[in-house]
Amino acid sequence: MNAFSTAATGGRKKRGEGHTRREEILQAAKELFLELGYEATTIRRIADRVGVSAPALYLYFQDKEQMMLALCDQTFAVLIESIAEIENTVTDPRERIRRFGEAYLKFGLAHPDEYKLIFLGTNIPESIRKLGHRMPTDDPTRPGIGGALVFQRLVTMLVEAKQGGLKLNYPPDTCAELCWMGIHGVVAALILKPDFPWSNRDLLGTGMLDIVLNGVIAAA
Amino acid sequence: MNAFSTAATGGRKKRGEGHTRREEILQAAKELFLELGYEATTIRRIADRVGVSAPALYLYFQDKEQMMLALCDQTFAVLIESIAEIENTVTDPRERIRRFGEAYLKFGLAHPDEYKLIFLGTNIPESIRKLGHRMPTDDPTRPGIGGALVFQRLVTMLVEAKQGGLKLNYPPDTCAELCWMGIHGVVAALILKPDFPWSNRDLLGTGMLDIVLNGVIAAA
DNA sequence: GAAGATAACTTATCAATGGTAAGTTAACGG
DNA sequence: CCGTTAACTTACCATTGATAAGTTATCTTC
Repeated sequence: MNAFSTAATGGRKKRGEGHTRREEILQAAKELFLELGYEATTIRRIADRVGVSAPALYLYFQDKEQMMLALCDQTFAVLIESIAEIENTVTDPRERIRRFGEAYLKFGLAHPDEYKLIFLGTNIPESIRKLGHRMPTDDPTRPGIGGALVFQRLVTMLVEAKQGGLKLNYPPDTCAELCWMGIHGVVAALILKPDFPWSNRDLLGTGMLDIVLNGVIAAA
Repeated sequence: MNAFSTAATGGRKKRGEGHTRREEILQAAKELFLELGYEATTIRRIADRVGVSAPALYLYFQDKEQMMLALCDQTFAVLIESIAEIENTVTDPRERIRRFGEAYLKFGLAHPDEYKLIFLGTNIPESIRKLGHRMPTDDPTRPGIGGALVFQRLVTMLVEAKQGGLKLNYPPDTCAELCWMGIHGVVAALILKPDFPWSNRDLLGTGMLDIVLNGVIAAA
């Protein structure tokens, strides 16, 4: 532990305690990814913050990418949980979808970096870029599956809405895709262009929710 | 010119002919950016294809980024032109906006890499990431301004639509932002997740256009 | 047509990156 | 005490974007 390392955690771990080192690495990586972004966060920087040598990280992660994947899963679990709560407490199908959109918006704006990496990554490794649309039949224990799970919930909501008697203007999966694309468009824009003088951020969120709901669900 | 270099262009340029080398570099860079993406395209690869040494590129461009900027401008000029044609030939305001959206969609899907770099870049240098939302008052000769110019046209269309008597559900700039976000959401999704089993790509485009137009312009 | 000036280049080199190979140290079980 | 092995380190590699400094060919001027 030297005085210049932000979170150095002392010397060598005892036998069997390697997993605590792994968590220290994840914590440091998370901080740095959020501070600097994926590319600017180097293996050496993470290692410095943890207080170990750079190659030590490879004892716990296959590569830099796997660190990010583990972190994304942690974060998306929060969103998945809040969606589950909506499903358990809100019965009206239209209101469910709206609440989903609100939760999604809130999540995206609260976790812009994880959102970027899962849903907006363009110059990051292929295996990360594909996470957002991985099929729900994929192994759910595989890291980075969160994005696809979230989308799958929306599809289910639309299917159930139709079964519940709502009239949809498009097939349920198309409706889900359109809803997601609209909301995603708002999140993506606000995240990617934070300095743009948006007319009214709140109105963009609620407005888009109104627009896609009205566009997808036929008037009663 | 050696037989292994795809587009090597012979020896040293004569005095005053440096600009032709610059164009050769741009051409090679364009090919490689499209083949490999921004990150995977290295200075050395570009130089190899042109048939010069790597540092020679720095005679014509400040850095790798400036090459991409020059290319983005070239491409966006095509979209700007097609929008200008719509403005000149389509008078009905609602139809204008729809045609704008169609042109925008078509452009995005036809030039996914340029689109990614201007509107979706996340791990590319800051100066590129900001291009999409640069203010229209910025110097339009500055490289990479295309994205902002396009958006500005949409705002103008909405303002004129309101002046023309159409009733808008939100302020014109908010309407423009919502329209753009919806369409952008479709383009971004189709570009970023090309392998996802989208229900119906054409329907997503036309559907989103219907949805945002209906959502933004009040029924007659 | 020789002499400079300089545009157009090259070679050599830099620090930083992600990642690997191979060795070292410390903790535990017997 | 001793061997095994988890937990690490040092040394290194190829590749990256970029720079410094030198070289060569072409044009202008006398």
